[in-house]
Amino acid sequence: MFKELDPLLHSQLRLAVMSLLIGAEEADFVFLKEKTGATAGNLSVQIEKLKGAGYIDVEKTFQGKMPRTICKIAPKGIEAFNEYVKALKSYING
Amino acid sequence: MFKELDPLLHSQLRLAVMSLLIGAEEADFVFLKEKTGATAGNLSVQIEKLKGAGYIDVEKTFQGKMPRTICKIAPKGIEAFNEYVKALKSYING
DNA sequence: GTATTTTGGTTTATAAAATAAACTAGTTTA
DNA sequence: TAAACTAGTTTATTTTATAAACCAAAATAC
Repeated sequence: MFKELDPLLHSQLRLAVMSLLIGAEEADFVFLKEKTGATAGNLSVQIEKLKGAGYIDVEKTFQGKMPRTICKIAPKGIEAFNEYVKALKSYING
Repeated sequence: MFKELDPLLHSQLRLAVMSLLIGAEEADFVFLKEKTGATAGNLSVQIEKLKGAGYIDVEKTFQGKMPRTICKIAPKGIEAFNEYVKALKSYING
């Protein structure tokens, strides 16, 4: 009847981050912050969770002297996202 | 970019209840409990929230001697559900 | 008849999550 | 060299979801 909704993706901010990363393949912290409108603290926490689940890869680098955190979608993340979308459909179509 | 996801609907159990009520126009507590697999306590709380928001109407009746709680979708609930689905699409399609 | 289980819930307590506020460390600008 | 800004992290608070405990009535078993 109803499929389980992956709780890691069933969160507005994490879903937005995943959506951006699926589309972009690479995005930094500042970009994600601007596009999602999230606060830095909230974004930091949610990125950490997605990373912990293996849904994204996070690389901390420097751009000149400034720190730069780059996020990329991981294969496991793509899979989870697709599953999530499929599960959602069990709620919103018939 | 990303639309707000109505927090009242962005919950697995409440979404399942709404989905059932949209399809059925009327369902009782026991039916909703069976279809969603929720515990009675959780379902009771979530029904109360949907009712409080005006998304559903709840009528407590008796069937013979046994209590029976009947839920129906309200116009405001249909609207909110459609909005929610539209908002979701901003996350899952490009 | 009276004790036990079942039905149909509600209320209360606990665990987990989201979010914001406060903080850190370094950088640039004035 | 002080003030303000960048790019975050950590910690605390609020909200939510969920489960566990409870309640009242009815049905069943003894």
